[in-house]
Amino acid sequence: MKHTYDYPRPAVTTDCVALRFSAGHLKLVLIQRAHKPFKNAWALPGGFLDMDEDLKTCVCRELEEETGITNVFVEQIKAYGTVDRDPRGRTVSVAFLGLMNPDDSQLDAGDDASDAQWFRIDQLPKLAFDHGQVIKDALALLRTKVRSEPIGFELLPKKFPLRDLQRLYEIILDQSFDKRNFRRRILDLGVLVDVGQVEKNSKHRAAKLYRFDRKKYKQMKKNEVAFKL
Amino acid sequence: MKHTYDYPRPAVTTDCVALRFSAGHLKLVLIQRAHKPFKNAWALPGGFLDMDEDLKTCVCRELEEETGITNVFVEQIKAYGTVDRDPRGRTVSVAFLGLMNPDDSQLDAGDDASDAQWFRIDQLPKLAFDHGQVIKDALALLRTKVRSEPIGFELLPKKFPLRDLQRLYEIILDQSFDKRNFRRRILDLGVLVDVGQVEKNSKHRAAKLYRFDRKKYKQMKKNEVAFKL
DNA sequence: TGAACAAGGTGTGATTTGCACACGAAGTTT
DNA sequence: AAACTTCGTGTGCAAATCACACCTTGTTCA
Repeated sequence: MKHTYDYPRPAVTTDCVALRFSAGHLKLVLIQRAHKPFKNAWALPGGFLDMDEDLKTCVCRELEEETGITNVFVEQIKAYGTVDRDPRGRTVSVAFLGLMNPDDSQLDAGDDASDAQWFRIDQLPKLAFDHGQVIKDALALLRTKVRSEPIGFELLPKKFPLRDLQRLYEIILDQSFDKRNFRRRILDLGVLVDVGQVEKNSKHRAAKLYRFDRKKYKQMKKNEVAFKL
Repeated sequence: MKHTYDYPRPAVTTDCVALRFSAGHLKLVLIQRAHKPFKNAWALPGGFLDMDEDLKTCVCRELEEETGITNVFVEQIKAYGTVDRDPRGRTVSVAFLGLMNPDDSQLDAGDDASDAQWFRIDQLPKLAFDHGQVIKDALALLRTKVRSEPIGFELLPKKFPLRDLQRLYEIILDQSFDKRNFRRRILDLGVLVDVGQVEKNSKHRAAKLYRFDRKKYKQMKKNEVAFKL
């Protein structure tokens, strides 16, 4: 069955820069291309928009179909639509940043049944299309947002020690923080609660676990108090 | 001539939130709809993406065609693609923020040959489609960007008194600043130069004129000095 | 022509915020 | 029990931010 229009239309796709914080590094899932343009290069997961789904729905569906990953926090980056971005024909792609929590450790060292693999963001392979630029923009967005919104927590398990939170921020922002100042600043925001447990299996003194309290955050916003790192 | 594809495709459009700073207010250009969906409501200028133009080219072209406005600084907001945003059929629209400088006072009190009109952003009429949300997002983007990048100057003439710059920031950010602190902060950034002239036609003591120096700004960025209001 | 008016332009001290910094406590290993 | 590793905590100094008032300049109008 064909679909016909009075004027030509570009294809609309979504792409996802899906990030995961693991072993002290930010990692990104990519898919190796098997076919013609950019054959063997690596590309962001993504695909065509269906007529009955929203952009967010589309990017989540494609991510699951291509990598098995579900349960991702997604946020739009922007649309990419230069004329020649795909040699096969005109496409406009809406890119999303996806953050997942390492609990569900779906596909870690590379589900080798699939052609999806995780790469450290500082060790990326050759990329297809304009995906290198998309990834740059995604990381820039992450850096900006993480300073003014509590999206860092999307990359951590529900319960986490402050050490991990600090390491995550250090990785994302590529700078180091003084431990005492970092802890004070984060705790003074008043959006973390001590869950009254400590980590298990630690080789040394066990750290207390905290969780992010979304209700306290909302209240904080209502009171016009800023989340500023 | 018809255009046929194997799978259905949404139409791709661009929309522009074109702002102008005039008489102490931010104003936005809108077009009154003459036809069916949202008849008589007001809509953002915009239209269909041609196959041989980039998104930015498209939004500038549509803005010129519908309002006569040229020479606009544009920056992408994001793509809007909910399934039911246009009752006539599936469309994905990429929205842009457009900032223009009041020198070229093209179409001020409403070029009445056209159906385009300027509205104060705090006095908007009934809006078509999801354009109310788009405008909200545009203003939020403007507020964010204006704090960390020198885009405010896009809304002023080349030469301007510091008073006008302060008023602009106060309007955009919806807060007032102490005159002395504001002037110190802006001048200490080192990106403004005194052009050695004063305003004409002022009813009282004439203010000195300044201009934004893009070269100094670039150098400032290179030296990793931040532009922070 | 000078008095009244309106807006322009300038500096200081008080408060707050940010930053650097070190050590005892807890738990594990040998 | 000694050695090791990581956890968790408070203070003082420097820098940045904020609040604040008056004289200057130019115009208008009596």
